[in-house]
Amino acid sequence: MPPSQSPKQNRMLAALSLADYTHLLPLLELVTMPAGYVIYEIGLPIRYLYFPTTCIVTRLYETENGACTQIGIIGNEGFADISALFGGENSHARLVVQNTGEAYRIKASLLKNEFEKGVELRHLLLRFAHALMVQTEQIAVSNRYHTVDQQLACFLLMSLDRLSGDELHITHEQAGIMLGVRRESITVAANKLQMTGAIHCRRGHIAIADRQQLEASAGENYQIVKEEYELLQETYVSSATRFGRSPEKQFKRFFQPIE
Amino acid sequence: MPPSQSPKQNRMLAALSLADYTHLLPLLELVTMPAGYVIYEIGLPIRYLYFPTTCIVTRLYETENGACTQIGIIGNEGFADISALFGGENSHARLVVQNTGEAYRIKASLLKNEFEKGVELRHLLLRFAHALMVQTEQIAVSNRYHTVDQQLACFLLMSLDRLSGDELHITHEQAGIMLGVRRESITVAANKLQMTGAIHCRRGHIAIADRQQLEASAGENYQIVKEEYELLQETYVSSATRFGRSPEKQFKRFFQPIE
DNA sequence: GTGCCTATGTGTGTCGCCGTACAGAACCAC
DNA sequence: GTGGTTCTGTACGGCGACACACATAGGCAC
Repeated sequence: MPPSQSPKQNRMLAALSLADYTHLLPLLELVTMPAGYVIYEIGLPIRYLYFPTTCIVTRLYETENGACTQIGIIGNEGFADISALFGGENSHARLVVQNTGEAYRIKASLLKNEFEKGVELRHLLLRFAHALMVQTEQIAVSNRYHTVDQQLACFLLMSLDRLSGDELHITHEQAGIMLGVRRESITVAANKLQMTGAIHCRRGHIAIADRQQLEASAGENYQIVKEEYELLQETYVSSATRFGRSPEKQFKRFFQPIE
Repeated sequence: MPPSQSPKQNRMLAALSLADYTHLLPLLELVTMPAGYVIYEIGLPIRYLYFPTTCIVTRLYETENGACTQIGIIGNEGFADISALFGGENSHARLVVQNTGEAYRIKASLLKNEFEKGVELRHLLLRFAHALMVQTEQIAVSNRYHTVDQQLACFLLMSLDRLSGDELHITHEQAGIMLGVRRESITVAANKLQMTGAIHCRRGHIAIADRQQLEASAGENYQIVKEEYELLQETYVSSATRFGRSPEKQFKRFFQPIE
């Protein structure tokens, strides 16, 4: 359904001024992102940057012995990956598509150019970078103090905030890779959450049954990240209004706002 | 000794072009940073940004129940704190002086202004932000997979890379707060490291005895962060040379290069 | 329906760190 | 030197997660 396909499904692009948006539009290319697709590998050059619309991208770090852990998650509120604009040519992390969907991509060199010149675009990109940093920091804290139960709850909430619907297509095995724990630990944690009525599991699927309960299980960690993303959202809205567009039209039409 | 006091003891400031540096110079103010001094508190506004010369600043996150963990460390290779340039007015982390020393500070609004206008300064600041992100990500990985021994080794190396001399003035208690573990765990870990001959402990002091051994104890984590900071260093050097200054004069005169 | 593959559930022993408690040792002020 | 304070060393029970092993069950292909 072509009319529903628009770069404005990405909230950052939607927040751009009309001038910047129309300038960027011809440079964007719609791509399908199948789950499991590795968009950047550690040490390899970053050629394209991706603005997710309906997919979710996970930032993973892999240790020498092959163990993984998630260091961030990116949906239609941002883009992958900020490190291309800050630093070197090569990615220092592995970025994997967590949920099948679509994204608009742009050549890294082109966006880098726009980043240098466009004040407005730069503000949005940096504001997003900040939210991403907070997310990574919270993951660091979580890895130290929180139980697998709490981390799983947090992961589910963060993932589902970036998707329509309230069911996640993921196996315990895959969730284990994301959180850097064993499959069995996920099984046990998921059952605990299911006991409280927070979620409901099917083979290969995890669905939210009681969001409030799940948020309670996730603890403060999720709240902090969520607040940071709500601030980001406000920046997008104020950016859009500042440039004379109607935010409610923009958001109501294209997006499921977070929560 | 006034001649040794110079903003150029901060490597980022030293990497600026003469024009930018002389422009920034009158805005900078030398301040003494006593260990333990909290430069930003969570939720409070950021008024000044700090360019350390001889002190070390730690980025800490504190959970609801008062538990802490380090999410970054900043020495004379950068400044505190990047979040002021990216995001809101308030700090989302607590920044504490880990080692007594000096720093040059500048009003946040002034540097923000320079950040918008100055291409060169912006490049350096963003390059540093990238290195800091990598550091935070590595801490996240470390918190998941590494033992206290490894984390302590990594912490000592990162701290001493940012100081002259090879002894750190810190108690086990303080190190425990940084790593988010008990004091007793530090004691045990420090003794293990001492057994291998990597370090030597005195009451309130920890000294490197065998750097190579200590690096081996720290594992891949430290190597990755170190490589990232070496890239940052290269950026500084090439930035300085590009603007017609002699890097060796600059660095040999004022700094102890990393390692 | 049958068979097969994959996903999930459960159990046991081990390990690292925590919480708590307490003893000894280093250093400072006097 | 003496006393007091702070720092360091050691011990023990408990818990969460790991590694490994194996049983069961859901869903797809035929």
